[in-house]
Formats: sequence, structure tokens, C-alpha cells
Amino acid sequence: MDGRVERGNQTRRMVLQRAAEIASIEGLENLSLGRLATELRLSKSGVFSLFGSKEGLQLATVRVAIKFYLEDLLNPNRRIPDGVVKLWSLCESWLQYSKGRAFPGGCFFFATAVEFSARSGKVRDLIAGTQREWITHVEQMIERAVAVGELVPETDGAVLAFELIALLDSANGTSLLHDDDSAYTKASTAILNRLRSASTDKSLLPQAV
Amino acid sequence: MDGRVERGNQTRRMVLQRAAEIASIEGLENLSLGRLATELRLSKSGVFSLFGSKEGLQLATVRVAIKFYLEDLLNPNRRIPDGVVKLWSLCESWLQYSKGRAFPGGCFFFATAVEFSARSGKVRDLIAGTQREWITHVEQMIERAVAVGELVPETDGAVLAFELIALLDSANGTSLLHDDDSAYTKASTAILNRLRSASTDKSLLPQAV
DNA sequence: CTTGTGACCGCACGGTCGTTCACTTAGTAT
DNA sequence: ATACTAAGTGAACGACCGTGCGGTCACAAG
Repeated sequence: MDGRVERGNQTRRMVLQRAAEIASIEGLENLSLGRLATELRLSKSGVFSLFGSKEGLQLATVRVAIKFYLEDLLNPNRRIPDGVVKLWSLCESWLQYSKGRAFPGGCFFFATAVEFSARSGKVRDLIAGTQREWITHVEQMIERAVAVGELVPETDGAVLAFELIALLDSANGTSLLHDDDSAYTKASTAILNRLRSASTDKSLLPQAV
Repeated sequence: MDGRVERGNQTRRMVLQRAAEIASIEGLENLSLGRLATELRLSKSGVFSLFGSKEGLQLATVRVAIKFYLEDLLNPNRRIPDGVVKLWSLCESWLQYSKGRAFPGGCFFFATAVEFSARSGKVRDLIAGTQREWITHVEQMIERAVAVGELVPETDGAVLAFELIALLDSANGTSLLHDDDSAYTKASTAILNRLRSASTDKSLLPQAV
């Protein structure tokens, strides 16, 4: 029980919450210690000392965003039994999460992954690793849907996962750029069509969005 | 015939070429006059005066990137007759153009569209408009393929265009982030499957990539 | 009660940023 | 020859950047 440490953690949480918001809009590189400090009425050196360096702040911001996604997106879906419905439910939740602008700049990882995709360093590696895990997770859920016989056995899991994630990301990006929610409907339609075409039992999924 | 103006245009081209390269990697916002000047052995104020402001430089950079795409991507395909083969050819060219890293940070418009998708201003508007034109172009080619009877009449052009562009963009982004060309193969496979499923004559497209 | 530690502040540093301004140079037009 | 114009330079500006240092204060451990 250390009141100082607890106070520090609370401040850290406050800073990181705001940092994740800013980063989703303007990118992790455009995060600045001074701006965060001013907005949150702290001193620049105080914020600095909480994270040791700007890179430390960036890494901590990514980690807190990971936590948000695990809690808000993956956790709620974890009790649904494996199969095509779970897959569809995950996609729906993802679109809803993006649409709800939990991060004002849309999906945090989409924004930062694109920002760092052509760079190098610890931040890029952390983001790339996180993205890799997400892809693997989707692939596993596809494989399990095949295993329980709800997707046709010829299903290429890697390609299908690529397709689903592409549609999700594009909905996020397009809706932001054109300030137009119809991208979410298009993505839903496309995903539903794609899942139905690979399903063994067409009655498991809704007819249309 | 004005030697001064011509010299200026030449310098402008040189600056913009490098600016587009940098922007594809680090974004239009991280372009800096000083850095461009140092790299190209010009004075900072000289570069500045060629474009009047940083925003002017950003807008000019976007415009030159548009020109590159029109010349390198759209022009070569314009003589192919309307239909599903033209559609497939356009996608293949796009993937090849991205894969060849004509811009070292992959597709210039993908990088900058994501960067500016949650901002406002002239630069964002120009990028959004350009993206809108590209979407419309793909939709038109789909509609024409429907008109010549090569795609089934029930085809939803807006959704199909969304799907194709999503797959192209994702191939670009994923290949960069994970330094892995297999994303291009996945995209090709998915696009080919999708086009075949909507085609009236399955023999028009290759069997696989 | 002492000693140590972590949160946090104020201040200053070297550096880069976009922008301005006075200036030179060189090609055009009259 | 003269006046004009555009390209390009060099020095300076104010603002902001990440970082380091010295210090204050509240709390914890011995």
C-alpha cells in the first residue's frame, strides 16, 4: 500500500487515456509531452518522468489501447460457442466499436499501424506484433468454425481472415475520411455474403443486414 | 519561353518528387521544409518561397502524386475494353504498383488518407475528393462490366467496389507492416474469387493466381 | 525519528519548426 | 540601356519540441 505509487498510477491512467485519444486522431508521433501536460494541467517534466521518454509514452499508450480492446471487444464475445455465428458476432462488434468512436479517430490500431508501417523501432514492432496476434485470432476462429463443420472444409483460413479484416479496416477508414456511415453497411453486407458463401448451413446467419 | 520559370518548375518537380516519397513513409504532416532543403541542397527559404506555405507544399505534393497515378496506373489500362477482364487487370496493376514501391512507403494515398481521415482542412478535402473519384471510377467500371453482360445483373456496384478497394488497400498495408509479400497473393486470390463469383462467364478470368 | 523514494514542479538547454524580410542573381520585356 | 520579375539565399523571429537538473513534498520503511 503506497499512496504515492497509487497516485502515480492514477495520473498515468489519465495521461494515457488522453494520449490514446489524440494518437487515434493525429498519430503516435504527433503526441507531445507539452501538449498533454497543458491539457491535463500537469507540468511537462512531470509527464515526462512518468514515462521516462517519449518512446516510453508511446509504448505505454499502445499497451493501454490493447487493454481497451481486450476488455471491450474480445472479452464480451468469449462465451459464444465456436462457429460461424461467433465469427459474425465478432465482426459486428468490431464495426460497432469503430462506429461508436470509442477512440475519436476510429480504430486506434488501424491509425497507428498505418503510421508506423514504413518505420522501424520498438513502437512499430509492438504494433506489428499486436496486429499479428489479431490476425492469428481471427484465423483460429475460422479454423474452429471449420472444425465444428459450419464452414466448408476447403476454406482457406488465411485468405478468409485477410478478407474479413480488410473489410473491417476499410469500413473504419472510409467512414472517417468521408464522414459517411454507409461504409459500415457495405462492410456488413460484404462480410455476411462472404460468410454465407462459405457456410455449410445457410440458416445460421441472418439474411441481410 | 522563360528560363527562370522553367528553372523554377524543375526545382519544384525535384522537391515534390522527394516530398511524395517522404510523405508516403512519414506522412504529409511530418514533411518539413528544412529537411527537404538540406537533402536537396537548397535553402529552407528557397523551398518555402516555391510553395508559399507548408500547406501549399502539401497540396502540391498531393497533386503530383495524383499525376503519377494517372500516368502510371490508369493510363496504361485505358485501352482495354470494358468488362471483367479490365477490372481484374486494374486490380493486378494496382497491386503491382504498390508492390513495386513506386513510393517507398507504399500507396501514397492510402498513407495520407489515413493520416488525414480524422482532421480537417484543404489537404484533407483534396485527399478525400481524390479518393472519392477513385471509388467512383471503380464503380463505373463495374457498372460497365454489368452493362456488357460480364457481371451478373444483380451485382451491387457500390458494395463490390468497396470490397475490391478494401482488399487492395489491405494488401498494401499488411505487406508493409509485416514486410511480407504474401498479403498480395491473398488479395489476388480473394479478388479473383470474388470476380469469378459475380461473372457470367467463368472462362474469362484465370483459374488462380 | 531518520532515511529513502516516487510524484511532481520550475527552469533552462539545444534543436527544429514555419514564416518573414532584405538581398543578390539572372532572364524577360520595352 | 532600363525596368521588371521570378528564383533563390541567409539571417533572424517566435513557438514548440524532448530532455536533464535541482528541488519540494508526501509517504513508507528501518
